[in-house]
Amino acid sequence: MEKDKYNPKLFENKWRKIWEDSKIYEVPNDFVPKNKYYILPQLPYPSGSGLHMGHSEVYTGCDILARYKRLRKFDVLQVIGWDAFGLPAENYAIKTNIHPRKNTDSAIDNFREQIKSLGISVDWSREVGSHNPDYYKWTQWFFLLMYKRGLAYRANQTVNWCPNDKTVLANEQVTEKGTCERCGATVELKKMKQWYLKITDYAERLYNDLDKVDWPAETIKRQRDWIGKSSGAIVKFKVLNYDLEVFTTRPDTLFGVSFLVVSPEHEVANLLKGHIKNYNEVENYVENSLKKTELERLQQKEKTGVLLEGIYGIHPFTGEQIPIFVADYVLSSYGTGAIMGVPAHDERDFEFAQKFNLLIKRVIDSDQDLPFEGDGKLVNSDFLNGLSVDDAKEKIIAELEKNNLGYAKITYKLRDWSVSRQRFWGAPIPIVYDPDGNPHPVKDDDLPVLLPDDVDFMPTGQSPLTYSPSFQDGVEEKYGKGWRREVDTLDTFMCSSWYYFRYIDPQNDEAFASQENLKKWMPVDFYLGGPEHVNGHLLYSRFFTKVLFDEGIIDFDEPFLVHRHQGLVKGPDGRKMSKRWGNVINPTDVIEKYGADTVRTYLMFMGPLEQDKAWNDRAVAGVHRFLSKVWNLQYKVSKDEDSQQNSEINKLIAKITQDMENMSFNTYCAKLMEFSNFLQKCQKINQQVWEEFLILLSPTAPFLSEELWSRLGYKDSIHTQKWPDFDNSQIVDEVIEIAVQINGKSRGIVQVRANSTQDEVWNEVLKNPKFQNYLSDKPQKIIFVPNKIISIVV
RNA sequence: GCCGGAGUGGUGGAAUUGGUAGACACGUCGGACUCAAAAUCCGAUGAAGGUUAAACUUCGUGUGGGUUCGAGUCCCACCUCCGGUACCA
Repeated sequence: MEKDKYNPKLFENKWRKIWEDSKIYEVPNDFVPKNKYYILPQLPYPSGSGLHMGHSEVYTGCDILARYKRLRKFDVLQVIGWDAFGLPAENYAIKTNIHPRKNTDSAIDNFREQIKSLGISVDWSREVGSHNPDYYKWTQWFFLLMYKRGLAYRANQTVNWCPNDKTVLANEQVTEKGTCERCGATVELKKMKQWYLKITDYAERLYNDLDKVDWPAETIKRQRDWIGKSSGAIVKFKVLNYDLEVFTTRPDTLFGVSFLVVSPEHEVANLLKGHIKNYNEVENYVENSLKKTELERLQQKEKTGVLLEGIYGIHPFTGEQIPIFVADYVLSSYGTGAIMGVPAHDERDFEFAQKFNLLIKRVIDSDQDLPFEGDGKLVNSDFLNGLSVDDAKEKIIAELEKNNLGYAKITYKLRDWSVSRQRFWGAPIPIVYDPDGNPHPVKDDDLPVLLPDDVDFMPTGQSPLTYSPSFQDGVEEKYGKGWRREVDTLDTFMCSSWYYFRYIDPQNDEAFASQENLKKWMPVDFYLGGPEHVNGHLLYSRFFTKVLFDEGIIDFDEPFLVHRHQGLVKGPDGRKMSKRWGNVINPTDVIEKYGADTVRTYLMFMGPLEQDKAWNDRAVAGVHRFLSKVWNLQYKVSKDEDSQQNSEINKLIAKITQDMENMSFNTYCAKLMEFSNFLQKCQKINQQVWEEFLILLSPTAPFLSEELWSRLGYKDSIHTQKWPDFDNSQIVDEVIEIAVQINGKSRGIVQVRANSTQDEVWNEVLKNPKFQNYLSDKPQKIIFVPNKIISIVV
């Protein structure tokens, strides 16, 4: 054979086509897996700028695992699709006046081509796009399922409004600075009639069931913080005939209450306005507060508020009259929108009490300054005196419940999910209104409610569908005179909350997926995605899954068993890749220069999958050099047996198998390099060793390994072979090195037979003159770890 | 402020969970090939000291202490950086 050089261009496209034509990565819809392994890379948004390095990292990571699991004879399902609805496509359409479907479809074509060129082994027959009617039919179906189960409702509530994108945003889409996650404009508050999903009904289960999944601990914690579970109590304070309910996590401090505060939105002031002497002043304050944006409220450092003169809350146990304030540091959206002020044991109440000169009464004994929020013995608290905080909580709740003055209560920070969007490029909400304006679900045969094409999608603040000439066609015939369709579209997070179910049965037009197929493949065994989705997509997906479980459609209630995050691939300058910094590395350019195998292997080699890492052009070249060396090794392959090579490859199999199971792909690559350095030094390479090495290499370098495999004369693909088992008996290590420590310091090594006894090693140490200097005294103690170390204390 | 995570050569990163710290790679230096350069190949490469050269010695995983025959790994205190979150009662 003539010795040619490694040139991936000569064979990568060839193999790509052969794999596609022979459908080796496809799984027929009726296939029944015995040993299923469902791998899910996160659903990409097909942006116009094409695949970036982050995508490449996700798909390569999943693909290495997929190829490994296939070689281990798992029935692997690996899939891809498109999160195709959404604002960027619509904004681009507005700019260019070209229909978003057109941009989106060409972006998808581009993505598909790029993913294929990376050699990602997905089953393309299962590709889905959320903007296709046969997909969003089922997004709408899910909405109706929620509606039927009482989980979708319409409410006139204050919503986050982006004045730039002219749409409502979910809480999850508003940054902590109070700006729009997409465009950065300052979000305004606006009252609108919106559709909501009652995710709060599932707060407790969403919180607890995180115990069931194998996710990064940090991710679980972040999601739990977002759900924000607090245990406490509702306490009722009588105000004339009105029961003012407050929520507190510290009912034990009830005897330290010196004031009550209600939020500006609270009903009590309005209900009892006849009794409030300074109602004008109160009304003024409330109006002013409501005018402020949430951001402005948060930014004000000083606490403000107004006393409701003339009314009092009656303390449930002491009967004292407690002053009531309205103040905007109390949020209407949490708890009951009213609190009891215990300035001695709460920092915020303390600040408020100081400003308004209110009584500060210590009820927890401690030598620390007030406000004191720690544990201690209760004092000045009647029947609670002497108890610890925890015991006092228990006791007071029992007393409250016994006397009907309050009750134990768990509260969550999680809010219901607002899903209405006043935009065009999304799935229409499948609701029709009767002439009185009451909502009704569309009839089953009305699905999908198609997104019309005749829309002027320029933003006006009204939903673009309002102006479609055809959107309301046929509605009156179907539902009756005066009936109209809902013109808002669904948040795109609804599309991505269930997509992993669709891959299972992508062509089904009777259901989003058949029960049979759901049983066969779900839940997802491995999900790789970004940490930015923790409090959005991941939470919503878990919610959807639990609703399906409650509906009896599936028999599991967590969609993603194992979940990991990929780290950020940063630019060579260490900054996040961005046009702004001019540090963007385009995967296609690197594939063009070095081939896909180099890009894949480099992305894995640069560091642990979950860690952020910076691109390094020189290191990429190093990976390419490694693959070239592997290429050249093929010319040394021979039939000659070699026991050392046998031994080494078996050690390699053992180590690499571990790395694969731990998803430690960087060390997997390093060990392949190490072994190729070893082969480099051999005169000849035993063919069986070479074949096993190629199989070990194939997950990260599918093209190169396939080409070299075929050059051995094989007609079937390397990717359908079996991962080699390691054979301990083949590992012959006649001589190994044992570290010698004397008085805790490493003083060198001795070479001994593997599995030597302590005496054998000790003799070897005594023979070596090098150690004699340190061993003039008699050893007091010898610690021996077989095959590792001998430690001598003199 | 609170809650997480992490600090290892010039750089990215390894260390079977307590057993020779720095695997693998980049960079750098030296050599081979070449008229020359690139590419490629071979060798060296934690720091300081030491010797003609070696041997060798000391220090070394953010800082300070501790446990242990032995600590990057375990314990205590602190520093720095990065994330998350923030009037959630």
